[in-house]
Amino acid sequence: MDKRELLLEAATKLFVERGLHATPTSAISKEAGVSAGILFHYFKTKDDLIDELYVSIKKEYTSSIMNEIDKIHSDLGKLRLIWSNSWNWAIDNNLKFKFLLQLDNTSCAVRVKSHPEIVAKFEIFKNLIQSYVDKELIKNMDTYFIMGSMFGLITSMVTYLTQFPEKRNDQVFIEQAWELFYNSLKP
Amino acid sequence: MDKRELLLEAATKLFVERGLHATPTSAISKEAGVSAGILFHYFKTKDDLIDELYVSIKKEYTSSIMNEIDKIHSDLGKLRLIWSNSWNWAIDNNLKFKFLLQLDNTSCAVRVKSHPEIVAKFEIFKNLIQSYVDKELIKNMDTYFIMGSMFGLITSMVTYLTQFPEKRNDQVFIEQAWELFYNSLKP
DNA sequence: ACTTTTGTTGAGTGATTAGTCAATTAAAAA
DNA sequence: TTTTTAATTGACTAATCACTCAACAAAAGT
Repeated sequence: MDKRELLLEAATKLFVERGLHATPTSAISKEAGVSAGILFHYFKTKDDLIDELYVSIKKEYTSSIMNEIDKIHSDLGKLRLIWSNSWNWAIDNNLKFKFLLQLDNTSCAVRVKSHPEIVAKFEIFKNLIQSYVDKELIKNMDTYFIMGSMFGLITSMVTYLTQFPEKRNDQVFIEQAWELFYNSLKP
Repeated sequence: MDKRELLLEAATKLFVERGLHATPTSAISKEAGVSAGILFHYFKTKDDLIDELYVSIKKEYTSSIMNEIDKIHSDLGKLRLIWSNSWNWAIDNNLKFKFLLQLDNTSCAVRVKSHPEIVAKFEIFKNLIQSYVDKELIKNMDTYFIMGSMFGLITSMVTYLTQFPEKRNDQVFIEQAWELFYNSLKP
């Protein structure tokens, strides 16, 4: 298997378990089952590895959010799909999601918080939300505030579902959670 | 001034700016304007300092949430006061709040995530929310989910207000934000 | 077959770090 | 005042870390 990929996977796991700076590069290469030196063949420095990992995971997340969005035609249906795409990806990729959370709450570490591809995906999402505001499907407030609130609710739902995984298949719970989400946005 | 307090303050600032493990104890003592050795007179190890800092800040935060709650008599009024106490403290003590966020998203570092005094305050809050559920003032869902959602919305509001501080005095914005918050909880 | 490029190893290096300690000063107790 | 205790210093140490490098192995190119 690709050693570069093995290193990124090992790094994700250890960074989430131990924290960024508490994880030596030697631990990463050991976890990946490769030699210590090879890490610096694929990544110039440890910080470069962190940057690349962050960008690749964020790209994956922002892509998954819009997954199959074109198959739905109603506005409300699209909003609900975005909502469920978000928490489903975050639960299916819990380590990666925790890594994002960890870095987004840190002013340090990631020098590349805005990557063109990520910014582009973010803009698409922002425009969609804005169009919903214009159509009076959701509250008329600053788009950044709306998006932040959406992300806050989704994050807390993911945290909850990680703690109580059985609720994920509880249709009553999912429906109530959606209502909580949508009621907060409704004008 | 008390050197112990100076060290805790300096640590909060540097931990938020650089991250836990990227901050040497020598940087903390330098920032506090004291000698390197004295840190280990007040705190047995660096981890002990982190633990004590976390507990003291969390205690401060959980206390502030219930501030002046007895002066209000209506249930809805109390809920709104808790809401505004939360984000007001978080903005007035932004470094401390960011430190809490940083640690709560980390599985490592803090060995003392449940301190009796904190747990007690949390229980009081949990019981209050449960009583609101019973009175049908808010949605009938698992209290942990409700509380998580509340915290998620408050956190995103704090993040937003930190970025756009002028909105803090915008009564229209505050009212809309409260509506967003309460609408999500309403049955 | 031969040459060049690319991938891989692990021992080694200089810098940095958490924590110690003997010595000095300040404060409190007697 | 004298004695005892507590606070404070900064040089020191053993351990750890990010990163290098000379050597070797495997592919790829000719």
